[in-house]
Amino acid sequence: MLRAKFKLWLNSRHVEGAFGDGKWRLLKAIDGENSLKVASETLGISYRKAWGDLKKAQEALNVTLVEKQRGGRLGGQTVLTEHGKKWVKAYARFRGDVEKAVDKAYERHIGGLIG
Amino acid sequence: MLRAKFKLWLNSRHVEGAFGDGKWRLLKAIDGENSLKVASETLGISYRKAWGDLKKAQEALNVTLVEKQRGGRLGGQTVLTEHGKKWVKAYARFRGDVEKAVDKAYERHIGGLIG
DNA sequence: AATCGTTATGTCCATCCCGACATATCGACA
DNA sequence: TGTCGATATGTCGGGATGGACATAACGATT
Repeated sequence: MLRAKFKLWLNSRHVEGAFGDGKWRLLKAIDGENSLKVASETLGISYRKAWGDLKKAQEALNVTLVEKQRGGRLGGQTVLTEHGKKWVKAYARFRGDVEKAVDKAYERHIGGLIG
Repeated sequence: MLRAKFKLWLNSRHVEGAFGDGKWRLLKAIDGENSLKVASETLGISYRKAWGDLKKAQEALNVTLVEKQRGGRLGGQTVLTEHGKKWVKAYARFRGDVEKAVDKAYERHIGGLIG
């Protein structure tokens, strides 16, 4: 009947939305596909947006999350760096903890209001 | 350098954003002013939006949060009902718990990545 | 050196949300 | 019964965000 929802993200000094669920999902998809193009298709977002998000995250965090390569018979590829993999795992734990806390807090404080 | 941010809200069966930070702040302001108009001015939002938010919350939660009155020398007034006051308090605790959890999870999982 | 599929990037357009206006309505009180 | 200030609603325009297109650039492989 009522559900608690949340959005979670990180701001850097000058960038709103430096990292968040969308970019996290993007990195995960890239890790599985080794391709920015395929990753964007898997997620159902435009390549244009995926590319922009990736660029934004890297610039804002000042970390190289992926290794990009152009050319060749296969056209190119995009793979996660070690830093990128660390970010995926760290954010997953971060988000997981928050999600649990939201559910618990909901039960504790809101659930009683409507039961 | 990096800051964790979050948005929190409640969805009802058919309504996205039935209740959240904005509507919570609105109820708090109404409680202090006993006026929807003054509350909206205090918050720096349009009366139109405040009115719409209030209506949306009440319809979505199916709870009477405020008692509205029109007419009279003072024009009218809007005061919180007991249910409204309970919601303000409950959401405050809900939000407070989540905020603490976000900070803690950030320290635990993200802080180390950039220290 | 010609190819080919991916990465790289600019730009215009649809859409959603909010702010700004514009009015209508109400009704206790003087 | 007229007044007055707040509540009640419709609507239009502007800013932000993402999608749809369009096109350039790249370079390992053949």
